[in-house]
Amino acid sequence: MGTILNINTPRDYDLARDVCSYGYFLLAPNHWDVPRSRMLRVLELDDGPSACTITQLDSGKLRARFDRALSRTEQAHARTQITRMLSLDTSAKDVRAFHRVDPRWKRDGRARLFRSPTLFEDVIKTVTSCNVTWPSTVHMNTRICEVCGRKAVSGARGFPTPKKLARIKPGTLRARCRVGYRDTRIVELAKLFAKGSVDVEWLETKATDEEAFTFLLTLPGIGPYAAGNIMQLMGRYSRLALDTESIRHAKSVLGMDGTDAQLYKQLGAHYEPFGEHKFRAYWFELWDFYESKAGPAHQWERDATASVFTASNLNARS
DNA sequence: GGTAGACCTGGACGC
DNA sequence: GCGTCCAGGTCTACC
Repeated sequence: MGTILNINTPRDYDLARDVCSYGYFLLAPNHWDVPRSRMLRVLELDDGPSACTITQLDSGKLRARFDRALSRTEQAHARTQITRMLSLDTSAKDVRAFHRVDPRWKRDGRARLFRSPTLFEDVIKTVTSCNVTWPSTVHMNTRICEVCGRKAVSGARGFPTPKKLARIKPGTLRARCRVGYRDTRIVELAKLFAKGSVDVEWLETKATDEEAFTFLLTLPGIGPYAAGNIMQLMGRYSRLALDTESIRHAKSVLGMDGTDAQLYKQLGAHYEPFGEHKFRAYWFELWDFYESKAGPAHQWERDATASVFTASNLNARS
């Protein structure tokens, strides 16, 4: 019989809203079960992978059901991973602070962003989102899990650990996961995480934003956009992660004009008043636009939605 | 410091 | 079915 964990949540927590708040919820091994409003994925734990189903009870608490019995230590690790993934550590106080700066999202309560159970997975997912259209990012993550992820009792596969990815040959990643030239960078990143060269605790909780950003730029495959994105995935919202989507947003929604370089400057100035919350102010604007085109995010099916989120499609549809 | 070009994949398009 | 073009962020060489 599998373990069941009951997890306390901040009072304002809404599983559907807060899972379907960032595109990574559409990437393997994550699966949002639209009809049943529940989150499924495999977590990597001490004694191996375990498939987990997370639902929200009427009381607001979460219930995580695993496909096998977990030891006490594994239960603690599972709680830690779920807390990170669902941003349960974003307190109601932090939410209020954000809404004071940007009251547009107070009514529906948006403030938390979905992320991965581990920083490593977020870093690799970010690399797979660079210089590629969204459908390819979806495909790469599916293949990485299928080829490199371990199988849980249920048969579902998880995201590979740093140790596992560090042992994969770049050529295998390229040929079987279709990651292209990112192959070597992904393996190098995995090796850095596996041997402890990336101090996750320091990065996530101790470093200043400037120190964290500067360090991220030293990692292979991580440039200004990727570093900015990883910053927000660590709960550091003082920077923007600007890419071609930002350019489209600047032109079509904010009515800005100019070269890309000029637009980046204008975007920086536009979101400056939001201070340490500026990424969320920017992101929820973008997300709101996506939902205006594709309907509420908690109703998005991964495969059906993948092709919608490309700059060309959104330009054509805006 | 700024710029140009290579790096890959998948989708769109023309033939 | 095949070939060509394009989108996408990072890295390196060069000025």
